[in-house]
Amino acid sequence: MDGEMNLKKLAELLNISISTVSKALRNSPEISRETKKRVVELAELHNYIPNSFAQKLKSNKSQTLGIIIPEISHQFFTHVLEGAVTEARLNGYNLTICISNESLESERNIINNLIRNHVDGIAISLSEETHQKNETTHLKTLLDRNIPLVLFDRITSGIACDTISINDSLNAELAIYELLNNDRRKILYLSGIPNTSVNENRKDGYIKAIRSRHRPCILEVNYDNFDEAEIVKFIKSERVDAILASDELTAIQTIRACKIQGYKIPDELAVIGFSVGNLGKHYLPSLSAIDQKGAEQGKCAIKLLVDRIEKNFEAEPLNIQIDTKIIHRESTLSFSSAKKIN
Amino acid sequence: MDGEMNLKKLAELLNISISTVSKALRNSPEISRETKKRVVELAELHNYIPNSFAQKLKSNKSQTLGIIIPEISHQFFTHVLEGAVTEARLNGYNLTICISNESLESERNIINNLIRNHVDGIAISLSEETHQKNETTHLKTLLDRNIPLVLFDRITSGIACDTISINDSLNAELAIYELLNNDRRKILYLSGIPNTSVNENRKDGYIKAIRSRHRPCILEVNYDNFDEAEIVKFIKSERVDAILASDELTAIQTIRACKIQGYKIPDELAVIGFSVGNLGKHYLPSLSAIDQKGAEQGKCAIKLLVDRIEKNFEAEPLNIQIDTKIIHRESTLSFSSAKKIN
DNA sequence: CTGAAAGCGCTTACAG
DNA sequence: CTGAAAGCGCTTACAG
Repeated sequence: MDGEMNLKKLAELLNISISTVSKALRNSPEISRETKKRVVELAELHNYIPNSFAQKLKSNKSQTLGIIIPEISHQFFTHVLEGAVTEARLNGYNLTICISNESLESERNIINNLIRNHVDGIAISLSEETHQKNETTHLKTLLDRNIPLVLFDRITSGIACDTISINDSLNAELAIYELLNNDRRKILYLSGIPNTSVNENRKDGYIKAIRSRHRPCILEVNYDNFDEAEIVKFIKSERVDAILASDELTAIQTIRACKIQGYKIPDELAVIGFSVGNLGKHYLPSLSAIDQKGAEQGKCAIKLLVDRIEKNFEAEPLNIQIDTKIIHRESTLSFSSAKKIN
Repeated sequence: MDGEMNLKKLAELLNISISTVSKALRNSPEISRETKKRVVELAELHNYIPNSFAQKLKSNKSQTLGIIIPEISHQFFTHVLEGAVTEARLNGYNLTICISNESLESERNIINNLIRNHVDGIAISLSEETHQKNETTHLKTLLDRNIPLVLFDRITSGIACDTISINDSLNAELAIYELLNNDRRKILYLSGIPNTSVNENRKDGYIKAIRSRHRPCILEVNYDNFDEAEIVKFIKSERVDAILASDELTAIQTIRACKIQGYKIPDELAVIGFSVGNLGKHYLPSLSAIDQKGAEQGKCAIKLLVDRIEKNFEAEPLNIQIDTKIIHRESTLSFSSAKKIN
């Protein structure tokens, strides 16, 4: 007997009906112990695996969730995936991982594909391009189809769905207060991720804190290409003595460039960055950083989806903010609250 | 009209047959221009998306490949994914990304799930547990079912399928010769990834090179918990003056620990690690490293699968080794061939 | 150019 | 306890 094994072939081999085989394999109470045994044994012998397309066509349920991240090279997003994968499995769902590469078109294609595959829900962190163009129609399609949608980290208020984030603005603010209280006078906000909601929020927090103490705002955006020489020159000329960086890589690249130019860190220049990854953790000096709670965001996103699917389909959108804090490490070590590196 | 749109409903609305609608949407030459136009317009109006389960049930083709990585926190594997995602799209395949978390059982479940979903081929880098237990029956299942299988990076010879890797042994050897030629006398091989094929190969290359010059082998394995104090003590007591590390994290953690103890790097201690990621790239000193060619491995794995599927189903297994080289950076900067940091 | 019909492999309400 | 039949939404060989 060649080709894939299926219920029909099993039924023929056993001389019973397809219905009985199907029920036996699903351990239905209708079927006799005896028959079940025969069926299961033959199925195992032939390594029978049910055709999921047929099953899903019948049930019209995929028991699958989709998660879309804008890129995979930031460790934050791998943390998100770890949390999401685990939580999905715990809840008995498959998880389809997709990467938009910061492209709106790609985001659209992925969403269409997920719809085509009847995912039960989608979690997404928006691409830069989507933010920039402030586009949401591809997301609204999901709501029209009653497919639960959760935005995480890079979110937008342009659509009525659940969101998950940390309080970027507040945490930026708190970071600045710490730096100010440590007598830092000229604090730079350095951004490596323009065109994202999180960057705007972090910048807002920075500005709020700086203004509240009547200090000068110093903002600098470095787009895709980090220019060491330029940044150091800027830091020197502005007599910057502390930096809040929008992301880990920008923070580390800046520390590196400054160290090479002889800056003592944190003595002459204190640095705090957003996001805790290996880069900052293992640097010398290790980077004080605001934990973006990647795993928690991923976990929470999946949990919310499952909740919508299984319970509160119609409830009001939730906007969840995950608690976080600054991890004090060596790049602000002179500070009172500095702790042992971890 | 509520619920999902489908061919039947479209046909009713248009007062034509389901067959005609189906053919019109697939742009069949059988159908008149006029009819096609009507059908397509109505379909778009209703945001009709065909049910892929039904399509796949008919065709029994998923046009989907699966890729299984053991973990997502090593940047090497995210590079693999980037290459694989791009190559899959180029070839018109979907790609299902799965993470085994170094667990054999998880690997088994993932493979069963992929079979159930009729993937056309699978690329996998084996989990530590799979290596340790030297288990291959779950892989053989795939061959039994004529599902193309490609192993990459963490491979095994225990199964007759295509493999992709870099020449770990040779590259370790070359790294050691460079260190020896630079007058390093006591070279340590430090491993943070026991129980993998790549570690064995790297160690073999190390041993071969060391022995060929009649030097003493110094091997040290640090399992999951890197113990700074212990490693530094070991390096001191053995008067180690160069290190080949099995992976980037181990290399960086060691550099960090030694720097804190006052070691001048590379003058007193030269370090080369396997794998090029952000960690090594942005460190001070930046890490000289052997490029594992993640993106190329991912790309090549997908290409091989597509080839098998579309052409050489029956050809002999291929064992491809991707060319690579040492990227010279600051942690071996005194070397002749040292180049500007990149 | 259009349509009726069979069939992909499953599940399940219903009959016996 | 077992089985015949309908149906999930599509595609396609065949008839007209």
